[in-house]
Order: sequence, then C-alpha cells, then structure tokens
Amino acid sequence: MTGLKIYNTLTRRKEAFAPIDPQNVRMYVCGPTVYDFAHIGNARPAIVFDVMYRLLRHVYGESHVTYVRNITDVDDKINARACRDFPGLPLNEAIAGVTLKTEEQYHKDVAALGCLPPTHEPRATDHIPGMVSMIQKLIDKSHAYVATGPEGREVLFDVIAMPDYGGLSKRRLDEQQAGARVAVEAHKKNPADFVLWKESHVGEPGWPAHFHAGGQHIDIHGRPGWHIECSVMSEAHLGKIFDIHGGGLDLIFPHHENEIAQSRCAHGTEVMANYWMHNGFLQVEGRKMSKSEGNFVTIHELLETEKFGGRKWPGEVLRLAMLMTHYREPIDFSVRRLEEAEAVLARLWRHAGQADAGSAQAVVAALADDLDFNAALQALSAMGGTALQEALQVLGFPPAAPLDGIDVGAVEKDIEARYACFAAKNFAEADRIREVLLAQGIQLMDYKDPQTGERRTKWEVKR
RNA sequence: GGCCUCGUGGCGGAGUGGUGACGUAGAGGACUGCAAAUCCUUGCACCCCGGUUCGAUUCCGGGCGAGGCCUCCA
Repeated sequence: MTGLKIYNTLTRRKEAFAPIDPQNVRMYVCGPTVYDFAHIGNARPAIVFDVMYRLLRHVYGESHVTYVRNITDVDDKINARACRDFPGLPLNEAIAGVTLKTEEQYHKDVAALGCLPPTHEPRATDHIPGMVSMIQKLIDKSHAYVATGPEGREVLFDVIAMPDYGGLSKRRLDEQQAGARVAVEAHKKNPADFVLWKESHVGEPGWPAHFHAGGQHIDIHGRPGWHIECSVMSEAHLGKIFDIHGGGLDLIFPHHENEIAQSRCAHGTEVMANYWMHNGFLQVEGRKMSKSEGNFVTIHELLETEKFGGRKWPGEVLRLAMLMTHYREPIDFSVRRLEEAEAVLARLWRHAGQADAGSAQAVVAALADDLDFNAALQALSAMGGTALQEALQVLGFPPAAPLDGIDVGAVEKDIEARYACFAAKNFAEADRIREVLLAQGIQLMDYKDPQTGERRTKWEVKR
C-alpha cells in the first residue's frame, strides 16, 4: 500500500516493492575498502542508499528497517598500504593502523554528507569463521574445490556447478570466455572460477582455516577472497534472503554475481536478495576520474580544502549535487553543478523559513517512484515552511542553513548599528558593515516593514 | 572482440506522433539610497543520415559520439 517502486537489475524492470517482512525491511549495501580516503565516486552510493534508507524508514517506520553496510578491511591493497606506511610494525598492527584511520575518516566524510549511520557496519575481519564455514558448506555441496595455483593452495568456486550462474549481469559463461582477458590459470576447472580462500605467505595477513574435502583434511593458513565476505555478513545480519542489495554499477560483475552464486549455492535458495539496485558512475569535468588525469578528488578534499573550484564545499551542497541527477544515470561532477546545487539549496532554506505551503507527502511520492529525485526537487520548489522543513529532513538535508561558526549576537549588533546609520543617512557605513558580514558568509537583506514602513533587515547564511 | 547503458538549450533535467515543462545560469525591467531577496519579461536545444507517416525530438534502420563491464574498482 506504499506504492514504492524500484528498478531491479535482476529483471531490468521497475517493479512494485514488496518486503519479505514489513516489520523488518532489510537492505545491504557494499561499503568501502578501507585503504585510502574515499573519493567523490564513493560518495554517490553512500548518499543514494542513504536516501533509500530514509525513505524506507519513513514508509515502514524507523524501527522496521535494517540497513547493513560493510567495511572491507582485508584486501591486498590494504596490505600494500600498511607495508608502505608502517614499515617497522608487525603486519597486523600496520594493517590496523591503515584500516582504523581510514574507517574513521570515512565515517566523518559520510556524516558530513548527511548520511545516517547504517544499522550494522560489520567488518570483514570479524567474520572470518563465518566465511570458513560457508566455504566448507560450498565444498560439501560440490560447489567449490581445492586446487593449487601459482601462489599456493586455493579454494575455488566452481561456476559450472551452478547452471544459472551469470543471471544478474546477463553474462553467459561461453561469451565471457571469448573475451580473451581471462587469465589462463591451469588449476581452475573453468576460467571464471573465483577464489573463496587463498593461502597466505610471509608478509600477508592470514587466518588458520580447516577444510575437509574429498575425505581429506586440509589446513590452509590464508585469507578470504573478495566476494565471500558480503555473502557471509549479509547472512549474519539479514538472513539467507533479504529485500534490497545495493552498490555501484561496476559491482554487478563480478562482485554481485559471485555473491549471489555463493549465497544461493550455500543456502540452496532461489535468490539472495529480491531487489538489486545499482547507482551510475561519476565523471569529473567530463573525464573519467583518475589519479593520472589529476582530477581525482576525495570527499575530504572537497569538504576541507580548496582543491576543487578554488574553495571548500559544504557537505549538504555535495549531497544535493549528487541527487540532482537520477541515481541510475551517469553524473558529470563539476564546479558548475556544485554552484547550482548551492543556489537551489539556499533558495529552499529561504522558503523553509517562510509561510507553509504544500505537503512533504509530494516529495515522498516522488521518491517512491524509484527515487525520482528530480520530481522530488520539483515538489520541493512548490513548498514552504514546516512542510518544506519536513521534506528536507526526509531527504537528509538540514531544515535550515546551519549556523555553525556564526556569532548570531554579533550579527544582530551589526544590524542594530546599521539602523543607526540609516537614521543618520550614513549609507556608506551601512554598506561597509553589510560587506564585512558578506565576507563572513552572512547575507543581509533590507526591506520595509509593511505595517510601519520602517526599514528592517533580515539575514541568511551564504557561503 | 563480446555484453550493456546513454546522447534534449551554457549547465541540470522532464516530456510528447503535431515546434519542446521546470530549475539554474544569462539578458532586460519593476522594487531598492545601493545591494540581496522577490516579481515580471526574454534569448538559447531535441547527435547525424535514411525510412514509416499528412506530420518525428518522440517509432524503425544505419551511422557517429560518450560511458560502463568483461582484470582491482562506487
């Protein structure tokens, strides 16, 4: 009865959303690999699925939605970073040094973007035993096998044993092999077989794992493959089948495809999640974002440095800039876009301080149509007062311009001083005061009181 | 090479078989001591070539262009 519709990557169609349990709507989103500062591309899924989370909470009730976003803290890039940044430390401490610091920064970044913390934020390294036991289950069901590759022993997922492997990405195994980029690895039964667990050597993090396969007991001190963690952590918090699984479009293959393969084969289920949502990619000033292009921008840099467009940008502006384009469409991230977002946000906040108009329900209805943010924005512009404030909060924006760092008393004193200037017709001084405040981000607006005809001044924050 | 998206004004972004919302930016005006805000007015677009049609931006075909995946990736 909610009318919520979601574009489902599984079916490539927009579908009516029906939760498995309306008392507990469950969503899993692939979170960051914590080896470096998150870039603005990473900000998009965080924001998009935050809006989804807020919408679900609005529709089903705050206590009836479970949102899980993982932290990937085991990864070869993390190792490399740990060895580089903490060469003297034991590996595990060095890794912790990288992951904890990066994780903390990530939390700060997304909080500044107005994203609520997820219900659960599991770390891969806290779920190693679950991974080992899921892998064992896959071995038991003949969906996985042990083999020895160039870098040691591995447990591999056997894609041929899963007849409908490739359903999410609409990719067929035979087509994929024609791609020629799949490395020839003799120990794999099929080139598309992927690693579930791999042996670790000196200088690599590892955990003891015991498997039994083909009547033999096998100990492999090793680490998990990339995909298994999400299968395990989603099950731990959301169960074998849940409602929504989200992430960036680039994760469709191989990551999500392989998650599905693992989870479904381990649990013997028909689906892993009922709805798969994927956000589009981000370009910067018309180019693919990359370090070599020199247009690689982290969230932190955008918020705290003057690297992009010669100034800092508030988190809310970034949030709106991301949401101005539908979540499935590509975005060209630019200074111009940020400027527009800032102008729109300033207008909305201004209207939020004025007379009531419209209803927040219009915004909810727009979002319910596969997060049609443009329609939501349209609805917002017809609103004012408390209705607008409420709608802004549903979208994760502050209901009014934040006053942090502003001395309201001092501003009011300056306004009083200007009244004295007006009385004395000293406009030069009045303008000077106005300009000083403007330089601090305070925009004064003079008007005449409609009753008395007296000159009055209001002000707003303008960055 | 295979698979998959997308191409509307400076920018963002709707929509439709019969000349195309809205927002933002620009221009002009009203208001203002001047600004800002607000209001009014206004210029500017449907990638190209065929086809179907009385008529296509919208349907079909081809081309061009951009992007993603096939390898780590939001």
